Amino acid sequence: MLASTPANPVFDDGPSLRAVQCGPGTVDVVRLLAPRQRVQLGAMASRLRLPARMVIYREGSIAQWVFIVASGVLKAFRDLPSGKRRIVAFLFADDLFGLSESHHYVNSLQAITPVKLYRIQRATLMDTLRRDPELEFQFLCKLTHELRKSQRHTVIVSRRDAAGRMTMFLRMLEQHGHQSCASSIEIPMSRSDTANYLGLSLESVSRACRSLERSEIVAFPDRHRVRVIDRLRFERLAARM
Amino acid sequence: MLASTPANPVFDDGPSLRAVQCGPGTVDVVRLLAPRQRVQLGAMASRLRLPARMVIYREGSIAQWVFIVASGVLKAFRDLPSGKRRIVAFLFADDLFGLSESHHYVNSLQAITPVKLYRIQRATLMDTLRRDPELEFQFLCKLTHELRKSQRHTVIVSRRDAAGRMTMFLRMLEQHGHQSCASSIEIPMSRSDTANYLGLSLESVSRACRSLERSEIVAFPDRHRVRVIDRLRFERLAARM
DNA sequence: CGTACCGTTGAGCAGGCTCAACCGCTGTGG
DNA sequence: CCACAGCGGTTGAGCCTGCTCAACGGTACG
Repeated sequence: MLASTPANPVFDDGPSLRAVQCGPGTVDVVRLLAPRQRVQLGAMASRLRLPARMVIYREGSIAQWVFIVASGVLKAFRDLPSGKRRIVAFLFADDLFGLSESHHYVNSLQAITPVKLYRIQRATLMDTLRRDPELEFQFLCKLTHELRKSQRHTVIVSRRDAAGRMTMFLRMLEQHGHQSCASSIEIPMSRSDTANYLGLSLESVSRACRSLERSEIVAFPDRHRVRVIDRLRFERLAARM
Repeated sequence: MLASTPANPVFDDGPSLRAVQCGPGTVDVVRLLAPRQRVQLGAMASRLRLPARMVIYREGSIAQWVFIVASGVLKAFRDLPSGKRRIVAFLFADDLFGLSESHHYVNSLQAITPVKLYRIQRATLMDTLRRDPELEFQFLCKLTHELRKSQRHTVIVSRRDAAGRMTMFLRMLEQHGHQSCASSIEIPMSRSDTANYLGLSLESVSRACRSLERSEIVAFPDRHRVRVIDRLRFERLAARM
């Protein structure tokens, strides 16, 4: 399980949003909000600590709240008519969720690890945004960033080979930069969640991992951690499609 | 290039944005902008008429402009390291494109049919949005809408069967409601663009179409038009996954 | 120690990809 | 006017890989 940092100042400074800036600037992912804006949002947010597996809301229910992740990992998914489930996104610290369509949530949301969330009344946030264009602009940047991420996800899923999808996924997790550990990537979600996100069967993910391990491209110290052994081949595999 | 068509009122009223409203309201796709806002945006936009196949911009180039589609169809794509190409979105009237990441376009954009576009200086638009929260809010809604569409695209691509993907794609085109013709759906793009978007080979798309036709679920009067014959089975096929 | 859950491994099948030939339309040049 | 090339699309044969079904393994927890 993901360690929940007991002494976490993040939860007190108010929410933050991670994204690449829209305008000129670095290509890096940065925290968008100014201290003033964080305090402002923090003032209207309630803080929630929720255990792993808890369902935050279900698709189709009335969208009363908007959420910002302070820490932890969540999954956003849709249940398909067949009863199958598709994970459309994983959410990490400084991610935003709960933006609705015509007043209803479009995805279901569930915690994977224990999470800390900021929760803001939808109407309150909307009113605030309508009065504070600078703040609203930050949300615009964040949404643009999410759109890119979703498009990248589509590109991953449209690959044919399981190992290639898995490699791109690991690279995504790595770039998400829980830079706590330089040499090893943390995989907070289960194999079946991973399979679901990648549009593969659980068995294919398992086989792809073994295959990557056998060819000595990566090593799995344990099931929630991976270390890249052969960076060159790793990158080539992620790129070649 | 800059000629505005007297015969086309769309091009004179100023740009518009299609999306489902974020807040309470209908679940239908509506035109977001108020007449005042359309005029305002129209005042800072130049009008372009571009022929089919024209490349508007290439991925990676400096993002100087933001565009809104007045009419026509375009494709947004990325070139992958292998030289293959993935279409990440088709764009129709009242769609927005050119939002950048750190000042560079992330996709390439090309016209499929002849198009009419509104083109606005990026910096000008940003300044305007920062001063007009109501207008900015409309862009926020539009982006949320695009994010949903991208997630739906991912769900389509993650299906296994070609016929199912094709059916969902046709349903998408239908809902896009060129409601000009109730009984038949227009398919503006080529088979190979379709294949590209669906993550299938050109041959698979072709076979899927023939298969749908043979089972008398749809009929293809010509290559750019399809009529749903058996609505029930059509919807079942689109839903079953 | 048994149960449950998640993950691994194996056998066989199915559907999509590749390669290749062919068709029909369009535009071009003689 | 015809011959030709080129492009987009169709069809067929065979391969490849991921899915399904099923059994087994390992770890946490009562």
